[in-house]
Amino acid sequence: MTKQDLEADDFDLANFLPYLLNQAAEASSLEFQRVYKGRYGMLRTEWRVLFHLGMYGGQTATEICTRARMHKTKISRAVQRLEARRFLTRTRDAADRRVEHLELTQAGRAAYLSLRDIARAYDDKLIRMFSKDEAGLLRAMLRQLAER
Amino acid sequence: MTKQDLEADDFDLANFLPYLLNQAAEASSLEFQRVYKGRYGMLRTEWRVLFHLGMYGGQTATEICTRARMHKTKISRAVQRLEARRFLTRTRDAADRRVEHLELTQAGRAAYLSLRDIARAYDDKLIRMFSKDEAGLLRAMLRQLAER
DNA sequence: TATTGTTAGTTACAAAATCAACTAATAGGC
DNA sequence: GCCTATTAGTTGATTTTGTAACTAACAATA
Repeated sequence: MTKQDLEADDFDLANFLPYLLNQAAEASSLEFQRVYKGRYGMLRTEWRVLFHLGMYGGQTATEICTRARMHKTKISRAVQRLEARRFLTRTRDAADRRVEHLELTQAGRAAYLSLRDIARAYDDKLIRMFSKDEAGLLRAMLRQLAER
Repeated sequence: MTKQDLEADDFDLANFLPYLLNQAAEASSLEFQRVYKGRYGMLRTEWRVLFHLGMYGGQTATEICTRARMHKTKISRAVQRLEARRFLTRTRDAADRRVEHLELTQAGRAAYLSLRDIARAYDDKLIRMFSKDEAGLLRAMLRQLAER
């Protein structure tokens, strides 16, 4: 064993934060993904856009871009698909004609509300693994990590 | 506002655990990804296989599959690319000729050691955002979420 | 020793993500 | 007004992933 090997005894892949975060994220996304994929044939990008519009009201692609930290091409394509399913409408801004205002239709809002209820139930189920204090701390720490 | 809307006041996308986990995972992967992508032209699947071989010694694709919770096609392709770069060798098992034993070459081991040091430093940097207790709790909770 | 089932790993094709280049509109000098 | 830079959003080419079907080897049973 070399010197460098010995110095490494404190490193453990199973504890490496980015790895651990990915594992947890992937595992926790799967069950919820089955719902929106199975029931609405949606992709992850699409439910994100749907939720952003449902939660924060009508906005432009760029605003979603910033809030959701998603690349604009992802959003562009998600919007196209959501529009094709008549889940949202686009309206050109009169003052700045580059900008489009996105808004959920009745159907889009119904899909959002239904998925939101499922999301809330699923979140409850996950969070029940921890105490209230732990859960609060977990969310705070994740927010901190996400916002770096 | 409908009844259903009002009932929803306690739901917040920004606190939805799967979403939050994904945001944190993505953010924390980025900086580290730049290293293995920039320096070795590796994909995430490749560094995972590299690390599993580096940490836990020679093993078969199926063993990595189980430990890393990666699909076997991902592993198959990652192994092909790592082999092409002479980072690992494959040896057919004499007793069961379906099985291949994977092992890092000198070059593979060198790459692993170098990346591992960077990973450790990066993990330290991230974890310094929290107290020791918080950090331990965070890892424990993430492990629990990942193992469901 | 056939027959059927299972396992290790690969390959082919379709779906999705990424990256760069693009159009159209606006804004800021000059 | 005219030139250049910037911004909103889209499109196309390439890369990567996901799904299913596949080959080869083994195991169990009759």
